[in-house]
Amino acid sequence: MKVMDKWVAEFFIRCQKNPRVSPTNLLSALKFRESAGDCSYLKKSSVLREISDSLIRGNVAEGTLDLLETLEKLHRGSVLTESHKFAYCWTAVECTVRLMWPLSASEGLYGDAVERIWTKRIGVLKERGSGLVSEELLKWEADLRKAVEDDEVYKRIRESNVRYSAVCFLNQLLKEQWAVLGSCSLESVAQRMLLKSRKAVDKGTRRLDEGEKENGEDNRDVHGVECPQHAAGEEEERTMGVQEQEHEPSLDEGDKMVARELKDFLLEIQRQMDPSFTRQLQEPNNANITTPQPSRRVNSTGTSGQQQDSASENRVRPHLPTPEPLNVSPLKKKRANPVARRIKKFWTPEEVAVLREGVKEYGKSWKEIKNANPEVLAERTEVDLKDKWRNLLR
DNA sequence: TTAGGGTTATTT
DNA sequence: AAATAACCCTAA
Repeated sequence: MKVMDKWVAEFFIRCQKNPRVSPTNLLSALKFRESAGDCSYLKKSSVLREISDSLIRGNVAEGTLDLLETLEKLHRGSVLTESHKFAYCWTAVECTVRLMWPLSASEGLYGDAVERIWTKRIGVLKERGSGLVSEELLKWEADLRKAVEDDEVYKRIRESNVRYSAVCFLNQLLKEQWAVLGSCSLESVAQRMLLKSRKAVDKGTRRLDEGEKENGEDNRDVHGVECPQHAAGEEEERTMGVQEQEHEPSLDEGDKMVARELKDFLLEIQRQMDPSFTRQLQEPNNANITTPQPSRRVNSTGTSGQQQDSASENRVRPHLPTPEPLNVSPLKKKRANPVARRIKKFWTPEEVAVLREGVKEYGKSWKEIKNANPEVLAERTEVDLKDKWRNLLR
């Protein structure tokens, strides 16, 4: 299963502000329903999201009970939290009590509800020894059954505000469960990137302030890749805060750093996907090999995403709105669909002058030239400098 | 990071 | 069609 699919699915499922994405549809479209094993966190997210959606709509119904039971199954074995039990209990009660609209138990659907929910549904739970059957639940069952016969008890229960308790417990459950899941994968990566880029920017400015003049080999250590969730989790809140406050100062430098990080990150993903792509290449019947040249060309077009539409994998991709096009494009290459390129921008006389000075001073150390003139050359990479110099020499 | 081969888009 | 400028990709 593709890592990227999971991450994106997770992101969309968790994004509460996107009413167009229904977790159920998304997961079944991606065929995640069957393979429970390796993506239970995805399913858990989806269930939590559905509970949350129905709460927002003011819906506490028997569908919520289904969700809570599914959630229990996803925990497989581990001990249920109190809030889970309470939420289930009070939701079940609410589902029954909402049918107490007539003045007497003998009228209306109350009796049916008790039968359906407490005899059948909860009966099944009892049979399989579910942890959801709490003492609280059993107490309520007794009361509700009594109410079928006894109009006094019926009236008393009818006037209590069960719904409020149910909503409170459900909210409590959601809060706890989301906390257990932690931040979602894409967010963690984004946070990690931000951290790294901030460190890099700090380092960069410090170097400039010192007006360094030694050899180019300073000890810049690159220890980023091997710090997954843990570090991100701890620094999370601080980073998010900083992200919002500090949007102006590091606009060009910082954003470019982040873009580069993102590029590395995408390359990493590409590497994960590569094996399957090369396997597909070996299959006969690939119409789009126009030039059967040896190694390089064939390989690169192969990895370039051409294969995405190959029917060899019959997985339906959901049609989600296309996000903003990325200017940095490691995944697409030569002949693939409209390649995302940076917008062509001519060199200003000032930039050229700075480049000329730089070459005079540092020689062909494009990196140093750029570091010496971060403002003027903010929009140029080292490679751009090299290319421009090549053009100037022609 | 850099050098060098290659592509894209625009102009001549 | 050739030339040019800016940009992209990859080996080392």
